[in-house]
Amino acid sequence: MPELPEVETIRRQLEPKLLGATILDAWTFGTPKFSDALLARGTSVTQIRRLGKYLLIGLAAVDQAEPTTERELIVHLGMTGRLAVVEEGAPEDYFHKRATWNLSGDRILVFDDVRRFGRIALVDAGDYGSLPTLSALGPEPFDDAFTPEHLRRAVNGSRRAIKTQLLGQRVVAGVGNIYADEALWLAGVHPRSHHLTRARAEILRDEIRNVLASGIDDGGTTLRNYRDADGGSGNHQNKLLCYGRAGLDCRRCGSILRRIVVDARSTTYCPVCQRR
DNA sequence: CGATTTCCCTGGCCGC
DNA sequence: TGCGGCCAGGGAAATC
Repeated sequence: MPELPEVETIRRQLEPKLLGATILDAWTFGTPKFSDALLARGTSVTQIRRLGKYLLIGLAAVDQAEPTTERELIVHLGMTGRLAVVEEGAPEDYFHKRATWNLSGDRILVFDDVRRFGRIALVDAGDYGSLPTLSALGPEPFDDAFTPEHLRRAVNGSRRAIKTQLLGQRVVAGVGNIYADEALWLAGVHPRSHHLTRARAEILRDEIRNVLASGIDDGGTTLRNYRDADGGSGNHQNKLLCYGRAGLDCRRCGSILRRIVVDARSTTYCPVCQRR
């Protein structure tokens, strides 16, 4: 379940390996969700950045004198997606490959995704019309645009539960189920709340930033499938305070954490610390 | 037209 | 041991 910290961890690991590499050839598993991978043939990588949970790999045609990013290879990892650069001929460690790109230097970029919730798209740079969530993506959590007032207006202006809003990617980019539960617990906000005071909005904004920054520092959260681009595990699973702890004691007040379903997502919260 | 529901996927786990 | 049932859940399509 790669969320912003997991995707950012992978981005940082891939960046030095991919920058300047030429994509000589490509292969995909035969479904339309991944077939765009083939369109990256004959390009070189000019940049690799992240927006929310999306990785955007800038590509330039290799025959250009001055490489300028003109297309973007977009990869979303879905639930179980993994990306890694491996040496050609190295022992095979990936059992659910959905796309591979042969790189200069006898290396291969592998996209592996057991459950196929991931997605690959190749677009003209900046043209995200075929990806509605990316098109409408909210501010990056660490950007100045992600203000308490922005958060408060979005939440108070809708009847949807605040957790649903956080997962929707339009209010803020990159938050998924794990970090949403953590941030709401840290801020003392009920996941079904749909109202924030100014003061509470500031606390929640800060806690969203705190928990995502902590997740990045820890190299992500590995619960089931997540692995970084070197095949390693994250460390944040050892620091979770709320997510997945239903039935256990609240670290703050000792009450028993409860599990409910919000927006078809399993949700853990403290009935005492997080009042409506 | 915005909000809500359904569907896509497979591995791991549980109970019988 | 085998197997049915269930759960994990982000995003896009379908439907309300």
